[in-house]
Amino acid sequence: MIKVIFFGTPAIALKSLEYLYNSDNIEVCAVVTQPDKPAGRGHKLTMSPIKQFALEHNLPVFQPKSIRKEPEIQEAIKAFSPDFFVTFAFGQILSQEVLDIPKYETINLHASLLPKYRGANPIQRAIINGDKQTGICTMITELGLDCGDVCLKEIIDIPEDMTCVDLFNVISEKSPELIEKTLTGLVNNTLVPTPQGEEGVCMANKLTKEETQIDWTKSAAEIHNLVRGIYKFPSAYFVYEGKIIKVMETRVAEGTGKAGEFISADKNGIKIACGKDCILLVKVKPEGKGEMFARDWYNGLKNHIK
RNA sequence: CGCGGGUUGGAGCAGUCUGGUAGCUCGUCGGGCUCAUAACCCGAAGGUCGUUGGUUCAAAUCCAGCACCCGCAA
Repeated sequence: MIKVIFFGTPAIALKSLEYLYNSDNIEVCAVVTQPDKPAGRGHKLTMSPIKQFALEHNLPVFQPKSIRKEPEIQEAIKAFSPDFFVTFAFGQILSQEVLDIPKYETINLHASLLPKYRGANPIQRAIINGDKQTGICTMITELGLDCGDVCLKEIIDIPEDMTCVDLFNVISEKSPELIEKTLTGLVNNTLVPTPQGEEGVCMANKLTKEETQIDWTKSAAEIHNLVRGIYKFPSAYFVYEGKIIKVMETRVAEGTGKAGEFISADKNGIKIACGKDCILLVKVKPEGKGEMFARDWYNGLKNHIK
């Protein structure tokens, strides 16, 4: 029985926790997640999906504000004498004292083919950049951002119109087994982690507000990648008559015109000229409204000119 | 008690301030034009205006409560 303490916060890690919890040769002793935070409309105090699962299955939960600075919690999880820490989108940086706790290692799952896209937003960055492939890696956590030796990796193809939500789902599905294989491989000594090397190192920085606003002078392909790369959250947007219009679905289309210029509207959507080619807006979500077909939105506009 | 927008035929909206016959762009159905059409022309059907109560001769519209949806912020 491999004793594991699971560190994670958002929904993407949920399947992995569940899988480990149900696994016959792994025991999840405890869960560490971010503190409950006021979130959503009305600022209701909200617990992370990981905490919710832990509570439902009577797992001990720890919620340090910063685990590096809370020795009591470090002591508490040390008391479980864990073999491994498993981290997946935990959201806090660990310290050496923490990394020293488990008998073996701290394993992190990172959603990219390291050393590419170290950091905060590997999934969205891969799509925004128009990559045809990305993947997931398990790695030995060391001090420093996603720089430890890689244990196992799995390549994931990114089809033309895949959104970040689709990719989230694929990663969420594929991660559990990769984590389990990594743990058993390390215990049985059948797996030798390999250094990442210096080649191809790049960071996946957080998205800024400016990046999510559509720049019509970019090519239609770039805009399409942005839209599907940040689909649902936070979503690409433009401003029309003072209102934020989120763009939920697009297609690259033929045609030319001055960047940002309205070309046509038909039942397929609204066509707008970009720096290169045209973009067809298929679904949009105006401020204060629900998601709708671009055509419907167009129908409701007072003056049918953009 | 974080700030704000919304709920009107099948869809998207206007009308609400200044109470008095239900409007617009589409869709649907029927007819016409056409070699043909997703294009154009003519016509029709389809709405207890989110819900409950109040004010009034009269409420989509004014007042109060409730429900649901959404944007910002975190």
